[in-house]
Amino acid sequence: MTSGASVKIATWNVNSVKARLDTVRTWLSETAPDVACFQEIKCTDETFPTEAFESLGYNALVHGQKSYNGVAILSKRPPEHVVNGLPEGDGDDHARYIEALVPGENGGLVRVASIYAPNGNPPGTDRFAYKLAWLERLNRHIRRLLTLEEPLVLCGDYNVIPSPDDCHNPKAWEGDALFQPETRAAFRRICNLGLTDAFRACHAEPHRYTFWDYQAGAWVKDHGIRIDHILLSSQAADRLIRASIERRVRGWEKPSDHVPVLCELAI
DNA sequence: ATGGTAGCCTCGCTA
Repeated sequence: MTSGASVKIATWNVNSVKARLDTVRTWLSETAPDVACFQEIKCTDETFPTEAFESLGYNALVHGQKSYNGVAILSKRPPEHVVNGLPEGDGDDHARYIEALVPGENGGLVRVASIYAPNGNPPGTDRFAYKLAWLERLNRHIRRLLTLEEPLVLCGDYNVIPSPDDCHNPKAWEGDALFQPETRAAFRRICNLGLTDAFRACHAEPHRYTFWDYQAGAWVKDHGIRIDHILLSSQAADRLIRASIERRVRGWEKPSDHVPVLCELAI
């Protein structure tokens, strides 16, 4: 038997890469993903700790912003065809999207995106309108990418609770931008382009979370939500081997409020 | 009904 080549891809909202540097480096060393997508790095391109990741064998692609937002992609193999920001970005200064083409073994290629969708709270404000408009821009961009008919892995914090099973108490989230009917519908329209939720494809059980608020003892009470998702094109879904949520990381010292989500593809 | 925490690099904003 020959062992098939596989690529391990992760997504993680780190809530400040500088505040989380030790935690992130520890997790990367333990888990050794081939590609890691970060959100909320909360720093500029210039202040991103590139060397701290290069010393672990990663190339770093950064689309940063001072204090807020910011996304990055780490890849063991040198990426190509990098795209910073979504199209139609006139007047939008939020750093929420980066994409690259990453080589696998044996000449295979995977296109990977690191996505940080707007939070949008509270509903009924221009912040909520911005969230919905941003998700529609993302939808249009994904439609263009899907015409390439290649393995595509859309990683990120979508700030969407897809179903009541993705939170502890749906009533508590009724008034929240992450669980509004319009928000869920916008996310469904993206999924219905033909994408596969990697975690859900591997795990049917409800109440598996990726985020627990720092406040009100949410972690201790397991009052979490599942808002970090890996969406796969059909060409990527064909190759899905496994997916998981790195729940244990939330219990570490000085944790992010989000934990990593992983998938492994036969590429 | 409110406040509870964390990070930014400030005493307020975002999540």
